[in-house]
This record gives sequence, C-alpha cells and structure tokens, in this order.
Amino acid sequence: MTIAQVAERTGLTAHTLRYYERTGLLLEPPPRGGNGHRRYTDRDADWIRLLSRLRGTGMSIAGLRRYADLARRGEDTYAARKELLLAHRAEVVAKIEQLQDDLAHVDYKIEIYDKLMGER
Amino acid sequence: MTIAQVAERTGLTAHTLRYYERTGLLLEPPPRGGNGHRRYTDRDADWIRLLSRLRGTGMSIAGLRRYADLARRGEDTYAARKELLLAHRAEVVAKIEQLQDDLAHVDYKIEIYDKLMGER
DNA sequence: GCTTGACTTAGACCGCGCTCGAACTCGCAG
DNA sequence: CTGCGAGTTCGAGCGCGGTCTAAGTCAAGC
Repeated sequence: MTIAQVAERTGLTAHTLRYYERTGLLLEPPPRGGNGHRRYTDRDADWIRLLSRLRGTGMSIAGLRRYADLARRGEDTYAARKELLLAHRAEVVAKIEQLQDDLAHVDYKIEIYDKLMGER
Repeated sequence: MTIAQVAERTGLTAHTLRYYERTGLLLEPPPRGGNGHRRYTDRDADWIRLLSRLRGTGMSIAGLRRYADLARRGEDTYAARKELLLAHRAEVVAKIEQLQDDLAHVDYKIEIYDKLMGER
C-alpha cells in the first residue's frame, strides 16, 4: 500500500503521514520498496486510522505519542494502554456534555431572535 | 464591574478579555472609570459569556467577529444573526455526532484490551 | 512618603499541528 | 532520450488563539 492510498483511507494527507512518522506516532517506520517508497500494510493503516480517530476526539500529538510508546513496548502495557484510553474516553464524554450544554444556550439565543422577529 | 470580575465570571483571563476587545469582538469598548480602568456592565459580561460559549463549541475568532459585526449593526440583522447561529448549531451537532462515532471506536478498542487481558 | 496590588499599554512571543516548498530520484510510456 | 507522475528529504513557514513582558499609572493602607 502506498502513502497516497493510506492518505485516502485515513483522511490524512501524505504530508501529515510523514509528519506523524517523524514525530514517533507509528509503531515502526514502514519498510521501503526498491524505489525507496514507503510500503504500508493493512495493520499500519488500521493503526493510523485509530490515531486519526483519537486526534479527532481531541487527543494531543503528545498523547498519541505516549500511546504509541506504550504500544511499542508490547503486551506488558495492555493495562496501561487501556487506562490511557479510559482516561481519554472520560475527557471526550465530558467534552460532549459541555458541547451539549453550550448548544442549549445557543438554542436559547436562537429562540430569542425568533421572538424578537415575531416568529416570522 | 472590573476586568478581573468579568474574567472570573466568564472563565477567560484578563489578558484574553483585552485581546477580544482589541480584535473587535465586543459590541463596544467598555467605558473607563476615573482611574482609566475598564468598567463592564452585566450586559457586557453576558455578551462575553455568549462569546465564550460559542468559542467553546468551536466557532472561530473570525466567526465571532462576524457575529459581533452584525450585532453592532442593530435589529436589522436579527435574521442574519439567527442564520449564523443556526449554521453554527448544525456544525456543532455534526461535531457531536462525529465525537460519538469516534468514541464508539475507542470503546471497541478498550474492549479489545479487556479481552486480551482476560477480563481481569 | 512608601509599598502593595490592581489595573493600563504596545508589542513580542509561544505552542500546536500541520503545511508547504525546493530540490531530488525513480520507473514508466511515448 | 524525454517527459511525467509519484514518491523522497530537509527544513522553513504558517494560522490560530492566545499568553506574556516591560514599563507605567493610580488608589489605598501603613
């Protein structure tokens, strides 16, 4: 699998994929074909999709790196990795609740405009 | 009301409040007391709280500025302001859905660790 | 009169997460 | 042989949203 294909499958750009690799988010640098191009496996793509989702939920690059570092250390770190995800999960849940709360205030403000305009 | 009190009530810092003012997010610059200090009204604080909530839901500073510009133009812009908030509302709803979707994948990953560890 | 603390300004600086540009190498089609 | 397209590296640059510093002013309390 080429970098362009991984880009397509993960929603990240090739630039970003190289950046993630540089900054230590991959379990290991993908091996190169004879032409020097990166060759990704499906497992690589799955890992990157997970990274992308964690980013999407607001985990920082530093957080991703901590997770990747644990993953690289093998099965001894299952518990630690689970803890990391659970802690992050809690943050996401809190963020969703905050969003819903803020949204309610926005809705309230929208209603006010309705009333000011006489429900036109 | 002093800047420190507004900071406390909005969760923003005094620095940030001045920055928001500089960048045109306030309806009008708060008037100064005899000592040159800003004096905010409750309405100011309410406006800033709204800004803060919109920021919390991901509206950009540029978006806030558009909203403030409309608000400054008076009641002719009620409809435009409502539209702006509705558009933003839709983005927030989409974001919440995305978060919930990503969260489901994180949960799935957590379960996998449970299984790998034999449900300890 | 002096210190303390809350405020003021202008402008520099920062951390994050990309994002891009320049210059290069390959492999392949025409 | 000549493009062309897809990849490569290194390093610089950027947009966002603050965040902070330095130097100053003022009021109140000791």
